[in-house]
Amino acid sequence: MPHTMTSADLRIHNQVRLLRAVHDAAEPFTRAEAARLLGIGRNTAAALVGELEQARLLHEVPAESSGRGRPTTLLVPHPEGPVAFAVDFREDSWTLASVELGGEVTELATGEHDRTPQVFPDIRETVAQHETGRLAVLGFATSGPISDGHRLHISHLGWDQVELHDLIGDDWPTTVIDNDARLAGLAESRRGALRGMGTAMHFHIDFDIGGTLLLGGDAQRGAHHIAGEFGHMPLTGSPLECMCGVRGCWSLDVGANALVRRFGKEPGYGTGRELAQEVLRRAETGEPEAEAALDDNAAALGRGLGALANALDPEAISLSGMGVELIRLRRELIEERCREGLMEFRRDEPPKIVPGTVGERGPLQGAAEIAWDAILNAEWVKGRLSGGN
Amino acid sequence: MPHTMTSADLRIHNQVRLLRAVHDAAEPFTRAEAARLLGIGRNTAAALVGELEQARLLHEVPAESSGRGRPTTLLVPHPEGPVAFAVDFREDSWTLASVELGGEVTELATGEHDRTPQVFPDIRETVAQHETGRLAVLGFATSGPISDGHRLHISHLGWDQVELHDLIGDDWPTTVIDNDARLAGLAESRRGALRGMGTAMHFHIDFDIGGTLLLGGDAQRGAHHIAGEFGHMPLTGSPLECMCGVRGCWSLDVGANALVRRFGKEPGYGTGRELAQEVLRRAETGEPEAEAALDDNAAALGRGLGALANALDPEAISLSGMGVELIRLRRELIEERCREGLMEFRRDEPPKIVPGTVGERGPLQGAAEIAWDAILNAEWVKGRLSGGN
DNA sequence: AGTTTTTGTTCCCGCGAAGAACATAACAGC
DNA sequence: GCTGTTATGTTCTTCGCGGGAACAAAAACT
Repeated sequence: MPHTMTSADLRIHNQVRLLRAVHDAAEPFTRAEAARLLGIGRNTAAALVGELEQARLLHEVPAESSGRGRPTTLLVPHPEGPVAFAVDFREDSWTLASVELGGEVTELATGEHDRTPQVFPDIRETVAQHETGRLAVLGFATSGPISDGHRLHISHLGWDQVELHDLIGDDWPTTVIDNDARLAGLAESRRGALRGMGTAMHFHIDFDIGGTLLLGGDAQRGAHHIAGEFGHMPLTGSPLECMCGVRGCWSLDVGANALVRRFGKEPGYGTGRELAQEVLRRAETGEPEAEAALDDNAAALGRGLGALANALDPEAISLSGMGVELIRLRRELIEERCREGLMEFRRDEPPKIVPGTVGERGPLQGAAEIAWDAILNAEWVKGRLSGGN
Repeated sequence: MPHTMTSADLRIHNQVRLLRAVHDAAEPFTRAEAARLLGIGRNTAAALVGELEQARLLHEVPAESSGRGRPTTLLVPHPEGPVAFAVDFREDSWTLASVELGGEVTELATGEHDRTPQVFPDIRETVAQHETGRLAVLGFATSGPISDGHRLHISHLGWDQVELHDLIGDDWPTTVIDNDARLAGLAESRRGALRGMGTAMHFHIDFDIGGTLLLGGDAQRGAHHIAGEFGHMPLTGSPLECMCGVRGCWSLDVGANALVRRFGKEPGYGTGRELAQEVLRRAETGEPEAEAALDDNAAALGRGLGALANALDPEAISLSGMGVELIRLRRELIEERCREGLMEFRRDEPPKIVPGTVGERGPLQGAAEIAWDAILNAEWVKGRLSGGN
């Protein structure tokens, strides 16, 4: 059964709805607008906001008047209210940021790491340095699948079946973690190119393809939290064997891997990415072999997207990482191949294929979203309201 | 914004929760159990049930006592309460059934049709004959994709872009419609092999493969209601061109189509299915060519399921139609190929591959589910409570 | 300066669920 | 067969929430 509901829970329920609305809104809105949005009276809105202000969860600032009527206030995050910390953990570096209610990101620190779990105490220390009593929850983005939300498999670091708890120990703040590609998709869905769409998809193209299906503003996670390995479906008929242990993966034909392999190099995460960038540059300047490599890459991308659109019927598909470059350089080819992969009856409404607008910050922003998701619920807000501070 | 919530709506909200619980339960439960289930007091439960009894939505019957304590009552659908009608519309026949709250199906009538829309008045007339004033909503299951929930494409009947409204006219009861494969999956998810699973998939294997992703007891429908064409992804590298207009579809290697083609016949819907059945029989008796055909079919099925499991991470996958036979005859081969298609790190938790338990009635049962879904909401229940009757 | 428009504020009301106390009807043990 | 135990039904009071009406306030328009 879902949420119990008693008259006493009603207040909290509406307060959570209000906080969620503030968090999700593209622009701040006024108290009167909030009342209309939630379908409640102005008096009730005043009561809700008043308590939330006391709990330092919302703050009211005078709104610049727009037309007639008594001036009202804008609902903004409380300057002393809780914040989420977000960590984007990459292959050789990490970024820590603080994120307000509403999603505003403030970068706090960055660091490098030696690809061993020894980096976690470093991050923990940095978190502690920036902790000002406002930290409520921490969201963590990392590459690779994360089974059941706590067991990491980061193949390019050689981490296999690493338990999250073994990494962070007991003294971390409340921590939620997810895959970077999924979080980038979540960020696009909440605040980027996919905002407001009921069904959409996002793919991050790097060496590999990771992605996620986005439904009603949330990411599909699967039974074991390891959904999203769309790159490991055999969508383009590659005869090669993939690092993942399967033959024919889509990832073998799309992304930096395919570009690099074409030029006889092994896919490595340092120099490999540079080489891929160079291939793209050379394709732009018209070098035939690079152009052909790029064409093949884009065509394979489009073919796969068409196949996935048949199955999942997204309204739009956003891309990040190398996908942005692919759209910039070969939009038509991608769309054509996608169209060819679509069943005939759906070719008049193909999915829009767009570059992500959140950009490089996708995983960080997405980590902040799951962090806020973890606390924007009745239980936490209730504790916050009653428990003082 | 989701549902507004005022103290006046609370009663209705809890009544809807109660009705939903009764509808979804595998076995009837007592009023006291309902109170515990919903997290409300016995007094409140009595009030809720009392009003629902008045509105002829629930009925209380004495429960056989189990152990000590004052005897209580079982909550069952009201004998004069609303029912949903469900229609399973197949290639050359249709079935009409009446479905109680709780999902009990009573078959009312069947008919044949000549593959023209002329059959719809027939069905309408049959509905009218069986209408006893209890009919509240009608759910319709048909093959083929249904764009935006009202535009049908039934290729094997030659119906292209047919508007639902043009078929049923204005004098039908409130009608909801969906694809048969998706509805079969929904039925498995609500009342069959996939019950209680957060993420699962279902595939109906006939000439084609249709399926659906099931999330939290509901089917994923996509942006245009035409998700689920998993059979038209190129998962097995077929070089052939598909009827859908794409090359390499999975459906070309799995299901009756592939069996029939192997024996030099064109896939037709009448004799073709019989031939496919015969091939299965001959494979069972050990005829080598039939066995090879069956092996290929099962292998292709397994390969595709593995690929899909990588992307969507279902807890289990249920099959209907020819899939049931394939599991019975070649379970190990399917599972082996599925395993080989799984990324290595997930091979210790492969998706369970199971035959559907709802069986042939899947589309009908699923149609009833979407019909009930359409009325088990605050608005309808509210009207039912106040509007007399 | 008066009017219009929009929002904030106050007060009272209805309603739904909780909780306590009590009633009821079975079973279990002797 | 009587009594205690257990689970449920019933009644009554209380509390809190949101709605609505009436009024106040602060801007813009005329």
